[in-house]
Amino acid sequence: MTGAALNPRKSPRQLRARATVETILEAAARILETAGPEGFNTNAVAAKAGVSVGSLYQYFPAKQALVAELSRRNADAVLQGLAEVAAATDGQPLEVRLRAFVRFAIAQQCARPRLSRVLDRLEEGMALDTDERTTAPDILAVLAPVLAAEASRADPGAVMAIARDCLALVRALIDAALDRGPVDREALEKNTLGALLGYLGASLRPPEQAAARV
Amino acid sequence: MTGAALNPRKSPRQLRARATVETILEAAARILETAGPEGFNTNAVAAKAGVSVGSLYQYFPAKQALVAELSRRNADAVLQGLAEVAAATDGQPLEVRLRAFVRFAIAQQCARPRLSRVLDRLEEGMALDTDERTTAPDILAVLAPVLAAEASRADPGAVMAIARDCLALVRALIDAALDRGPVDREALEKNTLGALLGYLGASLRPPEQAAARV
Amino acid sequence: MTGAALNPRKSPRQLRARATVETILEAAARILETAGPEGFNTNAVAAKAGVSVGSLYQYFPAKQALVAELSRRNADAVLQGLAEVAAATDGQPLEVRLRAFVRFAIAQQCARPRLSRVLDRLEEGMALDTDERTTAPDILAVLAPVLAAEASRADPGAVMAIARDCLALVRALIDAALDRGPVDREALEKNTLGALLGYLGASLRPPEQAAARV
Amino acid sequence: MTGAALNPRKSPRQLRARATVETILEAAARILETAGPEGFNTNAVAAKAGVSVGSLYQYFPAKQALVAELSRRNADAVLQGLAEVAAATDGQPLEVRLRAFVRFAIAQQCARPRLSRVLDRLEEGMALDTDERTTAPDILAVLAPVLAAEASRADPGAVMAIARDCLALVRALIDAALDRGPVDREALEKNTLGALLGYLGASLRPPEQAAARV
DNA sequence: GATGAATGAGGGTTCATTCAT
DNA sequence: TATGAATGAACCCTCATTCAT
Repeated sequence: MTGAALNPRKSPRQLRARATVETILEAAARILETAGPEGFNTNAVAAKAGVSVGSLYQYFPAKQALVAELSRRNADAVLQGLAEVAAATDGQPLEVRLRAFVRFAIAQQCARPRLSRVLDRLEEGMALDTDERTTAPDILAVLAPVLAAEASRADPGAVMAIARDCLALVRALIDAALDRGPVDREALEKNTLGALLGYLGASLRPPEQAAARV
Repeated sequence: MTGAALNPRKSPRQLRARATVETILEAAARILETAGPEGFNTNAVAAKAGVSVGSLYQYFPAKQALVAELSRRNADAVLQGLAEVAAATDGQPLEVRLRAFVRFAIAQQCARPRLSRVLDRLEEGMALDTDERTTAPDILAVLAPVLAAEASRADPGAVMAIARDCLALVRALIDAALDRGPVDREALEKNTLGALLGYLGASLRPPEQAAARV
Repeated sequence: MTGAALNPRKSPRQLRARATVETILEAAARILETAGPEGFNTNAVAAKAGVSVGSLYQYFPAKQALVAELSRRNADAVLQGLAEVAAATDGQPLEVRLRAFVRFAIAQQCARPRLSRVLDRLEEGMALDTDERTTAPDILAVLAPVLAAEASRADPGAVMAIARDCLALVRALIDAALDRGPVDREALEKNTLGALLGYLGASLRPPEQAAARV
Repeated sequence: MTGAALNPRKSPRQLRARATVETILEAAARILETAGPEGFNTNAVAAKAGVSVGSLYQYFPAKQALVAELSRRNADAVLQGLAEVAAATDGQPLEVRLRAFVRFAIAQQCARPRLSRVLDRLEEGMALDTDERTTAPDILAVLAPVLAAEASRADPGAVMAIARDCLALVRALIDAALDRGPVDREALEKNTLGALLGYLGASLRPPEQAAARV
């Protein structure tokens, strides 16, 4: 319903304007990183951006639109990365591909760890509010075929659900690691991959077969 | 810093007072479920509880204290449940114990799914704000020994980290399932257990060994 | 649609609260009188009332609710007055009754001339916005029977329309007089009554008959 | 005080400029019609006119200047029309002339009913703000002699007041009719003329004589 | 002249918290 | 102790106006 209000208000024509938009978004990201969702208010963002509130509202019709745009960009980056990884590992065994995915996800989240975490939280909130899936379906569209190769009998809906679970699982483990401080990427990758394979082994296999032993 | 402010103001001795506290907490839970964190404010809680704001502040020194207490109770319930499960499955193989844990976790989250989700989110927020671990360490204290049996060489800190990851992983998968609508508990249990075992297989084994194949 | 937002938020239970409500309304009236609709903002009203904005919003859910309540009270006073006049002149000829009505209307408008004018304007605006008749139909209900006595063949809808026109006509002439400065009530009454009788003579008579000569 | 600011900034010599001014004014009129005074802002007007805000401010020094110019043009049209009507009915009896006036006023208001209403409201507001008579005195100058013929003993000031009342009365009845929906011009003309004659009968006659019977 | 980006004071509304009764 | 009236800082957003390009 209020979905329209989340889209940017206008595409800046002039270069100056485009720069302003970028400045504002970066300021928004920084505020989210340093002050969290609680300290995230339009005045603070505008101030941090060295811009007036009015300018902010020229390009973003509402505070939420800032978060939405940040999420969108994040999702786009992930999507692009996943697509590249998928292409680069085409034809290789599932485990190799998944490892590449996981490595990419870790790199992605670690780039701006706090921002990723906060965006995750806020996306959840927006999802609860708008009943709108914010995790771009495109991401799942990339993931699904990779998994589907293994899941011969699985129906598309189930594959989607599995892809979603994979994302959630990976995010959760990376976030948990980030919470603990500096990340040992090697170990994180190994463990996350283990969980992923364990999950897939259980969910893609016929029900009667038990999961693999430890 | 504001840690003290999160504790209930006083343990009411009188019965009526105790009842009031319960009423307020239940009202808070219901508001969180129906209106989410955005609609969660002290006036609404007091109104829903059929109590004046003044009374609310008599027992809870700040709004956050409501969330804190709700979380604490949730954690306590989990702790108690886990402890019971641990006792009931004492001596049995890890997979059996973990399966029991997972089943319990699912039952727990499904009891009031939306409340669980929202509390998870808010706890994260509080953690970001206060740098205080809100996931009761006690929970981990129950989980750790179960895992530690397998992890002979692991140092205590590592076991703690693993326990934390397990919790995060399980929560993430359950939440993801809840997001999709009605939950098939059988399947969820199987998949979650798979992920858990996969994760543990990877994290408890020496680094040079690869994770199990799918 | 937003009609609900115009009603007072809650009826004050305590005496102090009732007093606050009155103070706020009187302040609102005074602001409208001295600063006009342009200077009419909630902060100013609260300040003039010696009260915080918060208090204002406890009793009035929106700025418009202040205007609505002022209008309602004004309409109620008019209604009451008209009813009394109608009762007092029961059985007397139309002209006498109308004269009494006009005299009452003049007294009413002159009591707080500027407030009356501004409220008229604002009601118009609200009417345009909400498509809701703000001139209490009750007022017309009092006026209609008086006129209907003369209008044997007129259908009820037509009588309503006539009553409405009468109100508009009277208001317009009084407002115009108020605009010019101090009012000669005698003359105003005479002229307004003349217009009223002229209007009624034309509108209540069959179409083929011409209006009376000057 | 701000009177100077209400005049157009410059009379554009070039044709393109003149066209721009017209476009802007028409856009302003349309916004007033469709969005009312609340939705009337310079950005909207400029956008509707397909012009930049900067251009708008090139020709109109302030938002109010738009309204002022619109009012002025409206007044001019009325003036011109009245003058023509006065000329065309020269020498005829008062009732005939007044009927022609009324018919013209109705046609005028019905042409763009909503615009007329809104302008009336805004003029009132400006009058309240600036203490400046916005109803062009010229209009009254046309009306006055027509009436003065009848009012032998009336002093000029009184005639002015009467003319003003006439305008107010006619406007009020036409507006009231427009409020009710589609207008029956025949009936409206008849009734308005009746009111007008009734008013004049009362105000032009010596005080001791009573108004005409219905 | 024209453009549209930028400004920022202004104003509506909320809600955590206090305190007199 | 309970109540609920009162507080006011905070925050979202608008829009008249300016000015660099």
